Amino acid sequence: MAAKAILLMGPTASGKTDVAVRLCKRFPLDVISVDSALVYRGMDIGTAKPDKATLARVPHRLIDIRDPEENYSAGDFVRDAEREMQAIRDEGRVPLLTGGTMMYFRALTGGIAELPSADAEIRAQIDAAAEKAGWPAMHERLREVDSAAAARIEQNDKQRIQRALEVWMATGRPLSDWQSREPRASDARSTYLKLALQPSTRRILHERIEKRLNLMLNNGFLEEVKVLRERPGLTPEHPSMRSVGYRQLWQHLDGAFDLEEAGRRALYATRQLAKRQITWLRGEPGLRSYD
RNA sequence: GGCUAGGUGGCAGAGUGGUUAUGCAGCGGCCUGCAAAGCCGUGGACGCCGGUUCGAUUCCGACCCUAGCCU
Repeated sequence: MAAKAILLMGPTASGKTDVAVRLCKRFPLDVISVDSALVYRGMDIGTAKPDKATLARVPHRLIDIRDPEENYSAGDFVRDAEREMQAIRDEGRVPLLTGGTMMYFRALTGGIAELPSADAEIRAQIDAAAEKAGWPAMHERLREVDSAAAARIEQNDKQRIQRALEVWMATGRPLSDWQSREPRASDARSTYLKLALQPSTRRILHERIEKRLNLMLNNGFLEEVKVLRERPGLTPEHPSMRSVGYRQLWQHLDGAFDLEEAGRRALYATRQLAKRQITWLRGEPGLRSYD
């Protein structure tokens, strides 16, 4: 039975794009990007987005679909990816999903509960309350309305505490209740061919990361961030600007530290990102890994 | 050659006569709508040789090394 889609996962700087391009030359595949940063327009250098020539030859879907001032979520991704996969199959081709955002892969293959989407106003309210009371106190509040969610969320995990409270406030139903419903997409299970690209040693990956970061900096990464920073509507709090490298360069432009230090911090952040990606891959069932 | 200051874990940097500094990095892990995010956990040290002491990273001495000053 033909696979519903091929998934090509891997940590940052593992060479996924090159492999995807080569596969596309040989087989009737169309690429869907699985990357939370590549969705943003104007973020090219620091995200190692495939260049124009490559994209012209091998189109990637779900790249440049959002403005940096907008948000994107795992739920958005699943909806978009399923739509694109269907379109590709309708043309008699096979989808090749490539990227490093492991939660998107997980949401796609494991299904994701039907949930209300984010609400900026409610989030602002929660942030304001947390500012005064502290997140452990917010965690206490969560325990009162959704003990199941509170039990598995750390008391300092502001992002998840906020999400759980947000769902409660927006719907009057606890997050854990929403999530206990059978997630959709369970039909997918056995129809994905899961491949992973991982350098044989951490050291090699670290070298590749460092080399690539230096290349980005020599190719105008700082200029790219300057342009973004000048936009009146964009702040360091936007998810897009919290991306690896962009955050550190923005802080440097704010005068927090010199460029060398920013580069060092961006390097650390990238390594840590890669580590987290690898942790996901270790727990991924049915994965075939290649160097 | 002399004087002064200092030599603490990969790096930065406190401190104490007997009990884990801490931060960064590294490493392990968690992960259902911000995920390139957010969070949890974690090994490792006191320059060298003697001495004092029940006990020294901490006190004393010699030595080595580093920085600055002096001749």
